[in-house]
Amino acid sequence: MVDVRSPWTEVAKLLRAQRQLAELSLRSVAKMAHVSDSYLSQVERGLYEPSPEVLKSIATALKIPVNGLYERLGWLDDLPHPPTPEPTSSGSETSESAMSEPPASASAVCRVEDAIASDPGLSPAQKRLLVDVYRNFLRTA
Amino acid sequence: MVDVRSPWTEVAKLLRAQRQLAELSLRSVAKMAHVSDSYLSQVERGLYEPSPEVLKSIATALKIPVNGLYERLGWLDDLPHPPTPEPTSSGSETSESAMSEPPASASAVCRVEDAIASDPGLSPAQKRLLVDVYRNFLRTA
DNA sequence: AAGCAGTGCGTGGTAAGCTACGCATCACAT
DNA sequence: ATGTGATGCGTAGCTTACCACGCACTGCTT
Repeated sequence: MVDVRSPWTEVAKLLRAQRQLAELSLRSVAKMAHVSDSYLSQVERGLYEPSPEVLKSIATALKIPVNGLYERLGWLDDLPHPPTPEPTSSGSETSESAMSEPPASASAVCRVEDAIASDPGLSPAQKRLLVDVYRNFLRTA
Repeated sequence: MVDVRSPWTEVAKLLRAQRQLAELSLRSVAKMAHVSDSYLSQVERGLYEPSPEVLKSIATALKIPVNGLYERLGWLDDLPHPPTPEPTSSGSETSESAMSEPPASASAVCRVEDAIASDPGLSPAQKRLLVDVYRNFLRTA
């Protein structure tokens, strides 16, 4: 049960309004969002605050962006434009297509740990931690 | 239960890495984020997927933006954001098409990232995470 | 040696997310 | 009337998020 005056109640009303505006039934939206209809009913009445996955599913079914809902719920951090002019904007998405398959022959020469150790931009603590994470990955592979 | 190879396990490792990087104890971060230490321990080991409120608290305590975590968890929708209206279209620099790092230790950057990319013992997801942590280190240096 | 402060981790329990099933009502048919 | 289908809602119950408490271990002091 959520606080009566929580920002969630507004989002709940917004969801119901959007659904009725699209002239969709509870059950149809519930099916699209892969949730039960009773749960969606309670969600739209503000009885429960759904998880992000469910909220995204519902929003997608209603064809409305979730980011506005997140913002309304205070789930996003308010870093509009931190003085980091990084083109990475929000998060990281630049890495995409490349890096998949280099030839296996030259790979053995390039030791990850050596590269980390010889990097001048990393502090000793950072190097140690990176190597730890790296070894952990190899162990769980 | 979360999917065994869910993106959450990566986020969990990233959280632990960030905490150890800041040389903070489990309990201190837990107190900052207003969660119990045992829960934070389980969260960092990927046993539980915290709610957005908790995740935001933890991220705030670690001084990292949550939006990247949300994106990694697939909680955000992939639409042109309304709150990012600035296309910076006719801008002069930003070097959108090329790399983000013109100067400084660019050579070392390539070495570590190349070594990670060419490592045969890492999964693509692990490579992405390692590179992400690495870049984060460089940014906070 | 015995303390003690700090670390991370395991456990039992409570509350909340979420579903399966069913009820009551309103349409429009038979 | 009686049936059939759709609507929204209530409830029991399972699963999960989350906490209070305590344990084992390490390092430091006396």
